[in-house]
Amino acid sequence: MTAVLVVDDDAYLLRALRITLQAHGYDVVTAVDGRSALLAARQQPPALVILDLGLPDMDGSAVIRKLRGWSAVPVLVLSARHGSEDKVEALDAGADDYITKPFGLEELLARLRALLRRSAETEQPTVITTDAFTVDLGKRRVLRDGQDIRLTPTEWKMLEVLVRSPEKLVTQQQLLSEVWGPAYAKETNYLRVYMAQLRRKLEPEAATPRHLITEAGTGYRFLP
Amino acid sequence: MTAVLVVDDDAYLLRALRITLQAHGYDVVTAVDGRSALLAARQQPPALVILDLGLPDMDGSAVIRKLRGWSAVPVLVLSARHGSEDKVEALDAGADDYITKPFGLEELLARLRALLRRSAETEQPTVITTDAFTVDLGKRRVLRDGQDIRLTPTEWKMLEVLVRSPEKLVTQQQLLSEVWGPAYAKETNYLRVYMAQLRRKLEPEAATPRHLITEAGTGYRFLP
DNA sequence: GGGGATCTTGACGAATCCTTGACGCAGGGC
DNA sequence: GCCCTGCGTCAAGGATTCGTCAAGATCCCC
Repeated sequence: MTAVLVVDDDAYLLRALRITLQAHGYDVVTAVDGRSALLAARQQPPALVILDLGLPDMDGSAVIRKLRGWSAVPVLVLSARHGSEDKVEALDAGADDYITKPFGLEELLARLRALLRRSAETEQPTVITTDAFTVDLGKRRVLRDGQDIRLTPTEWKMLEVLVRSPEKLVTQQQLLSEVWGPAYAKETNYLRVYMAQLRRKLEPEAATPRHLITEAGTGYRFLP
Repeated sequence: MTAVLVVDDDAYLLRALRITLQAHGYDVVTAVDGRSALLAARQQPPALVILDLGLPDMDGSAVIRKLRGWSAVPVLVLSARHGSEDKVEALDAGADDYITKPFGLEELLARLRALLRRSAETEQPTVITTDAFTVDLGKRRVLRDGQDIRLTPTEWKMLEVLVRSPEKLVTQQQLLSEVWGPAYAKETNYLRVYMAQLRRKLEPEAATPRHLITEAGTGYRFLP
């Protein structure tokens, strides 16, 4: 899911943006000042940043310049000022777009789509490798002996959940609710069927799995 | 030198923009209506397009959509209207930024710099070759056995999206929203129709595609 | 206004995927 | 030793999704 970092010291606006963005399918992380914004951007790199220039602790353009020191994430600036000097400064500091308050949410969403459309081409892949197969989360692809393995949507989702937290035990309920939805928390036989398919496709010896381990009674675990 | 295509029917504004832009080191090409703008963009591909929405001969969003049929050049829209519907429509048609008249020249220049900065990062190898055909993204051409293959704008756009990220699975929603716009995210039958056409034109055996692969239930994938 | 290219729309078998039930096996408690 | 529970396996059916075709609508250039 697309993660958006919203930085604003106005709690009301922050809340409105969170609700609107989430309703349109974005993951929302919020920050109320420049320092926590930079920290959040580093810890959970978002796909886009919405930044209010009027922050309590530091100048908005300074935030952009710091961010640009190590990230190329698109930045959409909000500001109450109409002055052109502010716009010029923010844009030249590295912002990608600039909206003046008050603004329409539809316009914000449209500008956000335009920015994401542009940056969609420049994202880097996450690759997990084992001695038997390779999972490319960015390309949604699995390789085994150089051949690409064809997975059904359900097989892929299940593998993705496991692979995203290596060595960690994923309970049956977590798997079921992430792949099939919270309503399917008792259909553990689905897990057995699809785990068998994954093993047949990925494990060298499906009978003695070394990467897709079952923890009897609780869930499954992925070992690289 | 960086070439900018300025499209506006206001002779005075056109003149002012030409002088300002040239003073800042840009090459300026002008057009006064949609038709000549599209023609000029084709004959002398600019690095950026500044487009006034209020053109005498056609709707501004229609110009953008046509342009997007074969070009990814950044588009900066000028408009006298403040309504958010116009902005949303233009941005979703493929525009990258939107300024409302009257605007400050400094702001225009700053936004222009921001757009050019972005597009400079996105430059990538523009010729992709497979053992069956060759795609030249820069020249918007497809060759097969030395022959020029004729693609419709929609076919081209779809092929371009797939080819720009080789081996990557492109979701049906991604394809639909990039080719037809975010509002068409459910018209998956369009994909089937156009994918069939692309395969007929590009694949040696359209019945057993080797480069344009379908991932049932999720999307499509291009393999070189 | 006319003709050609392009885009939409609907319908149909074919291919793929998901669900479901049955069966065997292993381990643990009694 | 016996029963019970949880897991792996298999295959069939039913439900989706896909490829294909063709006809109508629309756009565009002359």
